[in-house]
Order: sequence, then C-alpha cells, then structure tokens
Amino acid sequence: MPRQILVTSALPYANGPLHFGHIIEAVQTDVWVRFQKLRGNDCLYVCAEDTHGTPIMIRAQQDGITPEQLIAASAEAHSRDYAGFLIDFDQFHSTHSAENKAWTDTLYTTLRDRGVITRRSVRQSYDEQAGMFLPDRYVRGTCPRCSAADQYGDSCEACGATYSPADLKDPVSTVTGTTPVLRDSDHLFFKLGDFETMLRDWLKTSGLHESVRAKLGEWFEAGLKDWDISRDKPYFGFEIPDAPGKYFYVWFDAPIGYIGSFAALAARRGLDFDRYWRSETETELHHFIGKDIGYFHTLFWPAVLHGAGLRRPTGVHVHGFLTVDGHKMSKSRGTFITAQRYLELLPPEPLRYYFAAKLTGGIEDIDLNLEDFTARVNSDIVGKLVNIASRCAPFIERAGGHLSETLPDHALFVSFTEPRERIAQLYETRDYAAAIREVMHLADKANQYVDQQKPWIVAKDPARVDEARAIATQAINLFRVLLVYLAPVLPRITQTAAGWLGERAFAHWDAVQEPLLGSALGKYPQLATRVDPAVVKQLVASAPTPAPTVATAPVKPAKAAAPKAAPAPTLEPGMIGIDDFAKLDLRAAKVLEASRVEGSDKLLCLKLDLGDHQRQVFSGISASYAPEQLVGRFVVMIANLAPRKMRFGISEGMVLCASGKADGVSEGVFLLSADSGVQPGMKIS
RNA sequence: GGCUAGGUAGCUCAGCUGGUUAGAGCACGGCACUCAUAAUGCCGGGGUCGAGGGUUCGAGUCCCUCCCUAGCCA
Repeated sequence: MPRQILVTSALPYANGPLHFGHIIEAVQTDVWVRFQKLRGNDCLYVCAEDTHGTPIMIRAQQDGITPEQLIAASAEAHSRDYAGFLIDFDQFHSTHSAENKAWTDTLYTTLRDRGVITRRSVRQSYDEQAGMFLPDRYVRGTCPRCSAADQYGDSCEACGATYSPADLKDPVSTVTGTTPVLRDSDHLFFKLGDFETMLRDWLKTSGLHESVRAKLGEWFEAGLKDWDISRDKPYFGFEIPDAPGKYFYVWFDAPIGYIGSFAALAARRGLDFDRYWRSETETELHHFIGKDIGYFHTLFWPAVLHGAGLRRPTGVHVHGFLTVDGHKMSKSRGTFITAQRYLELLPPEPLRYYFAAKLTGGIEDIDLNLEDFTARVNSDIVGKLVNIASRCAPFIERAGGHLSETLPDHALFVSFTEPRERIAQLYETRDYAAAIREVMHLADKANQYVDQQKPWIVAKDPARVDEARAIATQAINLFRVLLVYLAPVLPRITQTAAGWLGERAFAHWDAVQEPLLGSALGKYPQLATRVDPAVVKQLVASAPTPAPTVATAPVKPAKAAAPKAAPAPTLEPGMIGIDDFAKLDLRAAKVLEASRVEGSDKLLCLKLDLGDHQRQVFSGISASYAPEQLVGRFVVMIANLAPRKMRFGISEGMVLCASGKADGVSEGVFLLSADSGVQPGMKIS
C-alpha cells in the first residue's frame, strides 16, 4: 500500500540569491522525495517564494521598483537555480498568490472565531520621517549593557545581551538615519500558550530528532508566550480582513504558503485537498527546515494548523548550517557561494553527492571543505562507481554487445541486493551519509571482484571471450544495483545509464532483485567527469586568484553535451556582461603604511590591509598625495591582478584612481574610497 | 549571559545502552596490474579520542569545571 506523502522545504526569501545553505536543504529534501517515489510511494514536493515583509518593501524602494517586480524577478532567479541543481518540485508557488491570500484569511478567521486571537497595545520604535514602525533589525544603537556601538535593536553581537530597541542608547533608524520615537499601536496576538498540552502530545508522536526535542523542552521550560502576528502599514503583505491598516506578519502567512502552494498543485492535478490537510488524515506531511527556524515549525505552525482544524505535520526535519572550510559562510571571506556561481563552474551532481554524503538527519553543522569535496567526489563517483561500468563495457562490446544469459556469481549479486532494505531505512531516516558509506563499501567489493577475475587476461584467449563477457555482465549488474541505490542523489547519471542499460533497470527500488541478463546494451556513455580542482578554487572568490597560467588547456574539461542552458547572451560591441565584471576581485583595503619610493618620483609604496592578509602595492600617486595623508584611509584595489615585478619590488595589485587630462595636462589623480563602516577586505560589487 | 548541538588520525567522518591492541574513506609511502576517465587491487606508517579533575575492576563512551565552534533566546 503506497504511502501518500506531502513534502516541503523552507521557502526562500525574495530579497537575495540562493546560496549553498538553500541548496543543501533543497538537496536533502529532493533526495528524500526521489527516494520515496522510487520506492513506489505517492510523494509530492511543494515549495514557494517567500515574498512579504519589511525587507522586501524597503529593498524594492531602494531599487526603485515595486515589490511585485522584485519578487517576480527573485522567483525567476530562484526557480532557475533550483532547476540547475535538479530539484524536482511538483509545485513552486508564491506566498503572494490568490491561494495563499485565501488560506491565510481562512486560517485567521477560524482562529479568531475560536477565541485564540487577542488584541493589545504594543509600544514600538517609529520612524517619523519614513512614516513607519521599525522592525528591531532596522534600529541600531549602543548596547545598554556593554556599550558596544552600532548594535542591532534586538541583541548585541559583542556581549550577547538581548533587549528591545527602546533599551538601546542613541538609537538610529537605518531607514532614514533619524532618531526613532516610541509609539503605541494595537497588535493582534496568537495565544500560543493555549496549545501547550496539544503540542506536548504532538511532539511525542511526531518524528522529531532527539536534539530537536531537547530544544523544544527548553522552550516549554521558558513558557510559551503569545505571538504577535500583525504589523502596521506600510507593509508589503496581506491586509488583515477585520483590521484595516494592519497586515499579517510575514511569518504568519509564510508557512501557510505550503498550503497555498499545495492548493495550486491540487487545482492543476485535481487532487483532493482534504485528503492532505483535514484534521485526522493518514496522509503524511513532512517539513525540511534549517535549525534557525525550528521555533516557527515546531510550535507556531502545528498550533496554528491545529487551531484552524487542520492536520499537524508528521515530521519536522531539522538540518544544521553549512560552513565552508570550517567557517560560517561569509561575504567578506568570499565563502558566500551562490547557487548561480557554482552552476556557472560545475555540474550539479558532484555537489548533490557531497552534501548527501555528509547529511545524517541530525542538526549538527555540515562543513564544505573544498579540497575534500574534490577528492571525495572524484574518488567515489568516478574512481569507484563509474569505473566499474567503464572498465567492463569494452568486454561486452567486443563480445557482440549483449549481456550474458546467466550470472557467474549469483551469491555475490545477492550480497549486493540483500542490504536494500537496510539502505532504504537509512534514506528514510535521512541518514544519507550512512547509506552512501554502505554503497561505497559495495563499490569497493565490485572493483575487487573485477580485479580477481581479470577479464582482460581471460579475453586474450579468443576461445574465452564469452567468459570475459560473463565477468563483465556480473560487474555491470553490481554497478546497476549500486546506481539504483544512488539514483535519488544522482538523477542525471542514472538517466544517462538508463540510456545504456535500459529504462527498466532503474525504474523501481525493488527492481534490483532481478539481474539484467541477455539484453543488448547501447553504446557506453560517459557517465560522469572529474571535477577540476582549479575550477573548484574559483568558487571562493576571495582566494587571491593565482596569476592566470599562460595558455593552459581550458580549465573546464570539454564535457560532452554540457546540459547547461544559458548561452552567453549576445552583447553590443564594447559592452561586457556581468560575468566579465565578476572576474574583477575588487576589495576595500585599508592603508597601513605609505612611503615614497627611492628612485621614483611618481610612485608610493603602500602596505594594504585586506582583512585576512596584507599586500604591497606600488601606486603612481606621489604627485597628488603625501604618504602621511594616506595612512588609515580606505582605498579600492583590484585584488586578483597578477603580481607584477617592478624595479623597486613586487606590486601585488592596483589601487583605483580617477584621473583626467585637459590639453595634455594632468588635472590630478583622485583615489576612490569607501564610506564609513567599511571593513578591510570587503568585496566590492 | 542562558539554553541546544558539536569538538575522535593531515582532511572529512563512523564509533549502539562504558569492556579485548580506537575504525573507514581520502591524502601520504611501498608493491602489483594495465580492462578502466593517471582509474583499480594488495601492504604500510600515522591518533595521550578539545583541556583538566572525578566515578569505576575498566571511559572516546558516565559526572563536574573550563576552552573552542555553530544556532536559538520568539
């Protein structure tokens, strides 16, 4: 009896590009969904663009466009990036949709009529010039406890204190730079505390990881407080039906976006809504989220659903954060890797594999170590897995292109198919790391088999060509079992292999029990290519790109039929694309030392601070600047300019200046600089 | 600051309710092989399990203190 399963991953917010943090979650979810489908379950995957809130409103204002234009552009970019990573949504919708509006209103009015919405006055920071209330993040000032300057309105990064913006010393609105005032306004609250008993019951039955439960225990201990679900205008969102001028807080309608997205899918496919969402349904609902938004998904969301008479989630699966080379992703370090950047350089499957190989179902952080990534992916996918197929294909082709009619070592084949339920269980519990360890252990066994049987020696005797073919048939069958196990992670390789071995070979998890025998094979295709360490390095923009090695072979191996769309758009002569611009690694740099250069009347020697390292740069600005004026100021430099040897030493970059000439006479040289607040090493784009 | 999670070979990670000489893959060294995308197979070196105390016949595994990393504090 197939299970009916509805799966979601967290909604990406419409004010920025997808980065690796989004991708690891999407991969975790997509692998689970593909696994369920391969097992014959009826599984749907929905997601949506998260479109509301103050940040969207302000960002659109800054960009001089409407919020609708902003979220449309963002949705398009996000969809493209997800598709690039082979994330197979059944529906990718938007929280700014008719379906979501209807369901948000319905849930709200039901909750209100059941008496779990209450109204009371709230005192909040208000920006009189902008005419708006300010979310905590939009007020900055001095920490009331440790007096650290320039802290957010809700907490201090220096001492860790939490407080409200009213407690800040010298508060400033980041919207207008004016001093906010305090103003009262009525807000609507969801009475979360009314649901404590229900929530305690629910978490006993739901498949929450024990570490998530531990966290929940802490929140219960602290006591469940009412949740403020309204915001005053101006706000980009849904107006509250019975409260003109008040809008639903973005976090109220965002999870309802799961319902809205499903509603759109249901309309398209004629699905029964109640079957998925009514209170006591058997249909499963699974949410995949990051550890930062557990509170919303394990407390508010089930309470809102239950309060509105709908079903609660079957599982909330929380993953850790992604770090790059051991550190939090950081724009100034260049380790803030966007999905788009990766896809410009590399195919999706190596990263899908690497992430899957490190996901355990727990909430610990996952580190992307770039050297490990290259080594792991090349060794596992190409050296071990694909190698089994590619080393055996020639023996089949030489013997006429058909697999043998029998397996020479049936027991070995069974030892590969026998663990399928155990591996399935590992996928089910999202311990993909353990599943992949098992599969790779089997891949080693398959290579050992080929090594022991030595088909290349057998095949030298023309009378034993069939024997060599039988060995190859055996190994190809082992390979095929392994690829079924990895099909949820490597959909494209699986598809390519299906063109070789036949669609039937990968149609269902349990199909592995039946060996492939006697059938004709297609021409052996290239199933995967190695990733080039030099290309991987380019992912991290901040790493000072080594001077381009002259006339090397193309960095990217000529990949047969690279499936990447996005041909370079044709450009006007003289124009460059954003990719060309992105080649420049421009950085804000602080001048640590400046000195005249002996023997040169034009040059100054600058020692520059780039945050994580220092550079020496010679700059021809001696006529316009005295060394002592420069120390301590910020300049703009090209950080990835090939170092140049000069008579006075090596210049490791170039400092940008404006300059002009009138009638051949210099009008001066003017250094570019950055506004206050800039930190050494920040990337300029 | 409080809480939650993590800190095991150069790198990435396994180690269940405490029990024989702490495991794997990669990297490194040696050998073999040449079918395979410089792939594969065999052998080997390498760890006082974040630090310090304690409980126990016995602790990576339990308790306490401290240090480091990430997240949450709605």
